[in-house]
Amino acid sequence: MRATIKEVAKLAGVSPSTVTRVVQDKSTISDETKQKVRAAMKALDYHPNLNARSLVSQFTQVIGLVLPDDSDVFYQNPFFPTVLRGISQVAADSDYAIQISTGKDEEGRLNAVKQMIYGKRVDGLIFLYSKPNDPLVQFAIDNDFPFLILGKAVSPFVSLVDNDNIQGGQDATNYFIKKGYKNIGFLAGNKELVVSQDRFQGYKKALHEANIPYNEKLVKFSFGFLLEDTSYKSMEKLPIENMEAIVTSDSLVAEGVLQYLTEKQIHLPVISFDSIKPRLPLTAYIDINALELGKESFRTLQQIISDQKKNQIICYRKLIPHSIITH
Amino acid sequence: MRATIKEVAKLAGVSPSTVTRVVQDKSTISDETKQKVRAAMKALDYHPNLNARSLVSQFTQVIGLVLPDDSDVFYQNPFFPTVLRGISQVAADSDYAIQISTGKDEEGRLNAVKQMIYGKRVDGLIFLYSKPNDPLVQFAIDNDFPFLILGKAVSPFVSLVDNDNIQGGQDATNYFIKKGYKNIGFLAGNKELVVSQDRFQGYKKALHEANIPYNEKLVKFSFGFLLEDTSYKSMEKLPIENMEAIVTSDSLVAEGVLQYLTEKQIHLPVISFDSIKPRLPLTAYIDINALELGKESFRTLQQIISDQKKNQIICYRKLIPHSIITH
DNA sequence: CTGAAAGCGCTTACAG
DNA sequence: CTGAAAGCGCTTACAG
Repeated sequence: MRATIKEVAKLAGVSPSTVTRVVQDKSTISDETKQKVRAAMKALDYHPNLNARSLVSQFTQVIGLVLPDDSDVFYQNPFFPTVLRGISQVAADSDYAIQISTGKDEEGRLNAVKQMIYGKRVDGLIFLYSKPNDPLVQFAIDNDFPFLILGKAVSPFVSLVDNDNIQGGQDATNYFIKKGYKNIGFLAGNKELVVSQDRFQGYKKALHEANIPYNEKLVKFSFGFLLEDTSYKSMEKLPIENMEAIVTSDSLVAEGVLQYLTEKQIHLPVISFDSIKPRLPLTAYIDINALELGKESFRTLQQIISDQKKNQIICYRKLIPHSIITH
Repeated sequence: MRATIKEVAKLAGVSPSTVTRVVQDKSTISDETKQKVRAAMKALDYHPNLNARSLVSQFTQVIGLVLPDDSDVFYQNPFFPTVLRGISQVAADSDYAIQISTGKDEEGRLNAVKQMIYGKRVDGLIFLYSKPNDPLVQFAIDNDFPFLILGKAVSPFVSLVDNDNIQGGQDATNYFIKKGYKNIGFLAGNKELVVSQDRFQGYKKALHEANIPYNEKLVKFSFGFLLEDTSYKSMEKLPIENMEAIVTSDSLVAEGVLQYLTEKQIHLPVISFDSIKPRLPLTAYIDINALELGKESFRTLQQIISDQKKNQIICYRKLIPHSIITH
């Protein structure tokens, strides 16, 4: 059996409360006592029972990650593991553990979240997806439970960490404008998605600031399960002969675009967005910096948790800068 | 504040221990009492504090997932999310939560695992990677902590759930043999990896059983960070003009192979292995069934955990069948 | 600078 | 079929 705090106290000749204070490294304990206690902890290979600690201290040093439905394409996306790495790196530095929750359907996922919150298993939640009127987010709100959304959030009263997608669209477009191009196409995924809209807005902003007239014939939105295929087909409707470059809003779209260009033997510079180095011969891409997104979301959640202890409610809205990578 | 078991007991007019028994649905409690207690739980929106429960009952209903180093290519691989989905589906059915642990280096990961085991945060561990003399696995062994390895394990005294890679290699090769081909190439990744070796062994076995002489000129192993590129180069050394089909051991290798074939305008059937439908025009592929791998590994870990309660030690070695998918 | 006491919210024998 | 008591292993005021 594992040694308990009592046995350490006994061996060190102090009370259990003193051992706790040494573990917490309180400054009120004399160095002499600290040394004695630490020696005893070492001798007995003492490690605190975290369940006991959580029970009394009301915090767990665990955060929960809420993933989307099992069916979500999210899992095929390198964004997920990269963000996970970012979160876990910073979490490890703060001695936080990570619990994850996913499920086949919304009901199962809601139950998992309830279990975490009701069961007092986690101190806060990060949602790795976002959708309007999500009952899981609503549940956290109703219970005054600390959380944030990593990504585009719908409600304006919710904390979030996200990319600056407008700026991203602008930067991508400016990359071509600076080369002197004027006829720049824009191909995106689902027009309903905030991310598509934001990047599109950035595209228009860049054109506007450069006094290049906006030409809607150069713009297409695609959607569907096989985004590569629909994007490929969108290409056929564009006046390619008049175009000098293409901005695409994500790698799946870029895949369709590049396939079309390769087949038709057309050379046209293409820029896209991704969270890892894309396996595509792009002219350049906007690295959305998923690692930093993960790191910052953990730090922000920590902030929210400690705010709550002080009965403060602050809504954080942080935008993570991206980088442009050229080859 | 959340209602406690005492308040439920009071409202229902029973003792706290009776409430516990109702929660556990013990058959010794009368239906009448059960109904009273359940009504009280509902009225007070009672949910047990899981930390208190774990403290006394010595189990947590949480399992830990040990991931490889942050730097591991593993994260770029669809295997990881798929296995995670499989594990979490079955875990949810058994009311288990999942804690994950990763880190930049081995030391950080070892600390995370120590925290889980010493802190009594999890009931068992699944390792999602495998390597010789892993100190984390050794730590679990030294502490008699229930665990299993998902994948090829090195030591023979360790429980594992894995693919039958020999059978897989054999099935892939037989797919072509049945079509009447005799000159079948085999291209794999790193020869040091058990998975490459096993699939290679299956390949040879299939040839042998069909009385087709083994020709080492048709076999190449590649390795390195950019497996597509090395595989591409391997193709140049093969006597392609004499070949009728190629078995590749993974999708990255297949990518290099297919690129070569496309560029040289050579038509040659290619089969590969993957955990999701590959984004490549393969003739067929062996679906390694990562979802089932995840599910079975959770079930097996549960078995190991309950074995330990009975002081049994059983070493499980389960091989999950794959499927062959043709287009 | 340190200790004794009380308590966090459960569950588990024990007893009837 | 049910309750009273003890205890899981910590931490937190309180007191000195």
